[in-house]
Amino acid sequence: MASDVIWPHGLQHGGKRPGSPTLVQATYDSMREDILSGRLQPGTKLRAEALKERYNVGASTLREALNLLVGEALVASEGQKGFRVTPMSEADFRDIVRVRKMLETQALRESFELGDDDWEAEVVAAFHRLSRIEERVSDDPAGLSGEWEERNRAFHAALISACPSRWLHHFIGILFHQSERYRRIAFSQSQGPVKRRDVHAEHEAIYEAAIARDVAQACALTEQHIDRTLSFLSDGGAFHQFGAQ
Amino acid sequence: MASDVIWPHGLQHGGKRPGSPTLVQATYDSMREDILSGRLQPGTKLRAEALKERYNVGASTLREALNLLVGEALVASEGQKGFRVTPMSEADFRDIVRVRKMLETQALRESFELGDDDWEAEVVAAFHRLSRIEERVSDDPAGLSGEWEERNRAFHAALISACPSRWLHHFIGILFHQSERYRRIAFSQSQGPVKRRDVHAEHEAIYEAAIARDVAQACALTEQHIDRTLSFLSDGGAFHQFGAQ
DNA sequence: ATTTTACACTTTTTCGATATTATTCGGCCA
DNA sequence: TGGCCGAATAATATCGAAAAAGTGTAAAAT
Repeated sequence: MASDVIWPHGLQHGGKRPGSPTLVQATYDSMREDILSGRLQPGTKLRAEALKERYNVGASTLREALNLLVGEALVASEGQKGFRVTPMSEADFRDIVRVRKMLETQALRESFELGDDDWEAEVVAAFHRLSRIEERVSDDPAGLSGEWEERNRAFHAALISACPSRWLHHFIGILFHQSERYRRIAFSQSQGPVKRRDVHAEHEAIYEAAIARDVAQACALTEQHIDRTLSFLSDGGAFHQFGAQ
Repeated sequence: MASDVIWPHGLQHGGKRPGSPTLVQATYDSMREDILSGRLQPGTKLRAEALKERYNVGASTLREALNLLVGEALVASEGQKGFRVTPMSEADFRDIVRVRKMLETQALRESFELGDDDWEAEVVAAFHRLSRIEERVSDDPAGLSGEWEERNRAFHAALISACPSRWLHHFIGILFHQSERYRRIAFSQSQGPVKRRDVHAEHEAIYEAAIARDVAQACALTEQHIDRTLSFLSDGGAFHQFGAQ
């Protein structure tokens, strides 16, 4: 049956695939987390020997994981010259933001149109979970950020979960991870006091528009929400680091 | 530099990547062609031994190619139970068509806005090449179809080539290949006299709208063009084969 | 008759070694 | 000095075999 198809990337499930305790998968997951977090910096050459040791795997297992990451554009393969972490640039991020706005608002429209009571309940639950951690996140930003990432992802996933388009979910998932990389790397490397941004208020506004089924409002707010990540990083001067490679 | 990044999939270059005469690439290309053409049927289990022999490669080379295809969603990986050719379904194709229309019209808008004289010249050239083969294609449909595929792809690529969004190109490329699989498989397996469809007229109309820089018209025609593939396959009863697996 | 268990067999996954290709470095010549 | 060729070195790409996991069958037990 077609519904059994395993989709390579997506926003539904949080990283782990249904049944796949293979070494390749584990390596892929660790490596992706290392790239997203910036532990493996943009543009870094990925030498086989070093990575084999780092992840405790053999040569082909490693390369398989690498090739999976190529599909998500987190790693670039360069002919016979090995792999490297996909470089980042301001232009790339602007592009991601533009396309992401388009896809996510479309998914939102379809989701609002088709979402039933169960969908609404999911959204309520996801927003609740996110709110709870956003109350506490100012106390312990470092310790809770991993969990916040997850609940933030879950909230955005819930909003569009009633959209039936597999392909929209697929592409949105890819772009979401890309954005996450920019956000996390820029955030961790920004020095000095960071101008606070009331993300929770933005989430709340989107949430209320969702419950009211106000499509236009929800789309507008979502676009702002995505845009603000860009101007936030841009204003914070986070893009300087991407100049040289 | 960011512009040196190699994008895994896309509509620009026709299959072959810049400099990559690696075995993995060759295997990936052959295998993709086999899937697109239907020689490897949807849902088929991909057994390592058989494929090693078929493509004359070792186990890890094969798996690397397989993992690359997973990124394009032409192959699905199932836990520890191997790989299989991604199944097809009418619902999936409808989804592809919907999303493709959205992305391609957006790319068209951006391309029209930014395209200069060089872009126009490219479009003219690509249309000319396509027209020439479409004149001859009724004589020898089988022999020329490969070349037609290529020129058709090139024409559509030229239309949107002035759109600067890498990500749009990336996603459009994936969906284009997916559509191609549906079209080719449905077409090759449809029996009996096929209702002829004047594809050339559709291309010509789009071409003229492009030269006139009539965005609205070009988008509308492109949507029709993409839609017609769907209704063409649907009317031809080509979807029956996707019921059972 | 149905479920359970054990076993043999098939297929996938993983590893380490080898072959191939890039890169670096030093000497040579203009 | 500066550029170019070729050997030495380093890194990647590929292979084939060993290990792990899944699958099916048939006898034993309920």
